[in-house]
Amino acid sequence: MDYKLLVAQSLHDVLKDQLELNEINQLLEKPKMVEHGDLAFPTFQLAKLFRKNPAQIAAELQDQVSSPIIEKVQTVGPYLNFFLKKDQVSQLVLKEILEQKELYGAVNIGNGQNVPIDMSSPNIAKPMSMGHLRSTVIGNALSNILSRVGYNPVRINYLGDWGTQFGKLISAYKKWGTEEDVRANPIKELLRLYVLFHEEAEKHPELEDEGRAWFKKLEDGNEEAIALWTWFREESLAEFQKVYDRLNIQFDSYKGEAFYNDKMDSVVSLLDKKNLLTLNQGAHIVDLEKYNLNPALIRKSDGATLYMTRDLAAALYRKENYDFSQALYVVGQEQSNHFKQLKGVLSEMGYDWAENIHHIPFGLITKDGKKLSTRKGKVVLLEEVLNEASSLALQQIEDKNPSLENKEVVAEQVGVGAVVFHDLKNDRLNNFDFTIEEVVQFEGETGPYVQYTRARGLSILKKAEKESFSTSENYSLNDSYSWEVIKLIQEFPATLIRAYKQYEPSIIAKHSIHLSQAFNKFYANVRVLDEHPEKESRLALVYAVTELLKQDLTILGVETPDKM
RNA sequence: GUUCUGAUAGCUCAGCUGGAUAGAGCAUUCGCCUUCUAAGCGAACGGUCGGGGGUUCGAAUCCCUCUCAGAACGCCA
Repeated sequence: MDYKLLVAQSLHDVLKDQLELNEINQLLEKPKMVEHGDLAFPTFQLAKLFRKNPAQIAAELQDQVSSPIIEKVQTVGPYLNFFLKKDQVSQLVLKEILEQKELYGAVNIGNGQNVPIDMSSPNIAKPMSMGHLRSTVIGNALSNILSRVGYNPVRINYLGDWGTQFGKLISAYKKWGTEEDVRANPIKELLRLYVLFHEEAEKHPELEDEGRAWFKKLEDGNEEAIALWTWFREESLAEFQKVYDRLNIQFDSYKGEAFYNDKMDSVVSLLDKKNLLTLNQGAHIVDLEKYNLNPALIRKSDGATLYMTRDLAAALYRKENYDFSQALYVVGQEQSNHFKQLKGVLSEMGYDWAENIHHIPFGLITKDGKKLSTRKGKVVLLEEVLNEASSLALQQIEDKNPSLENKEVVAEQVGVGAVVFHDLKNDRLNNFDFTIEEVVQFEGETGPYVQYTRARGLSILKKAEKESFSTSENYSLNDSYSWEVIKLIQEFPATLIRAYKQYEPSIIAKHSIHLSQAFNKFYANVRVLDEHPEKESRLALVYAVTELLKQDLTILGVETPDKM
């Protein structure tokens, strides 16, 4: 049920010689003010075609347009304002969502094609930070959006488990670490060693060479190096899993950078065969001047490979294995240059699918206005943030609803939900400065607000003992409070497609807030459980809202407690 | 220096393809629980949409330019 299209259709019946249907549909807009109706059609474009005064055109069209869902057409100057029949439209909208339930809005534009999504990708031996949260939750939300528009998302956790940093870590461990300390508190101790290394390297730059040498040994298969690396990796993965469990996120692949170690030589020789490599100051590079980019470093002067080399190998592997129609990389915007280079090199290699690789950048999280840096030990630990959020939510429950069952479970859902929602509600690219007070909010435009709205709706349904609604029955509503809700339900399918096209989860988050706001106004002004001719229809509306809020939150990866 | 982001209310941000009087949330002040969960609803306060040009019937939105902020710019990832 797309009422905009129906109105466009009725306009097209009158204007078919002048404008295409989709042109009319594009011109139709949602007026900002209620007194301007539900849809508005500006006639300025027609004024050019007809060489007439737009207001006159509007006045002439007013009487010619008709449709079963149009209540009345008003002209205000050059605008044609449409007021729709609330009962008719609400009946159609409710019928559709009651029938389709959690599939409401789902379409098939992806034909089941694979879309690998490079997401989360924390670094081994380092704690997960707020920055990893962004990649994780954005990637997860995009996966959910993609599957609802018919694609098959493949969530890939491209673990940062390889690189010079491990040489440094091994070097630091051998100098200052003990097995005991690492066993006792793996991530914390490994982080301490890593930070210490960088502090010492400031004073003794020769340490950098030592770190690089250890990495070279690791790459060459040195037994001691591999044993230490394997151990660090296992300890780290176990820690990460705790966080993923709390976020309720699963991955389809954990193939990290190390997985590509044995695929490096073939990438390098492939580049060489295509005559793309040049030797520059002892390093092998691919020149990208024609793309107005700096050269891509493929092999360092000591022979070791780099991030770019591994990403090339990974891209080739993913194309080979998933035959993707598009591949996404949910990585911070500070790496956009890297992805431009990656696409550039793939294009140079003659792969036209390079254009199907999309970097999905997101903004930087700072603390006290400064960039976070693991190397300097300046991090915001994700686990601590989630703990804090969860315990604040528990306090809130003790305060507001002390008799609630499963308090700890709900507190976790609400607290973690607040953090996740906060990360998704604004434009991906916005930077933000981290403060716990801002991230863990329960009032206003927040995750808990949406969760709470749904819980109140469910509570009504429970009191009415309504669990299901007959799809053969006709439910219709006429008041202005439910009308605002109906319009937002009707908008959801188009909203989902917009979120997909822009790879933008915040569009879904905004829909959930707007729907909650409209529903809470309805809730405050319309007594659902009172005896009334429209009682059943009101209950159907409540049900539809709880279903749709659940879908919104589920897409975002926010849990939906039934009571809170 | 070059390139990329961004600049809208005291703060955090919306504003879909240019359209009618620029909207939320937070904060502040006030009002609403004997009635479906007050994590809610309502009201008040709050803006020369960074500056200047241009395109257009019409610009927060498109183009140019300047200012300011953040980021990236070969052997880290």
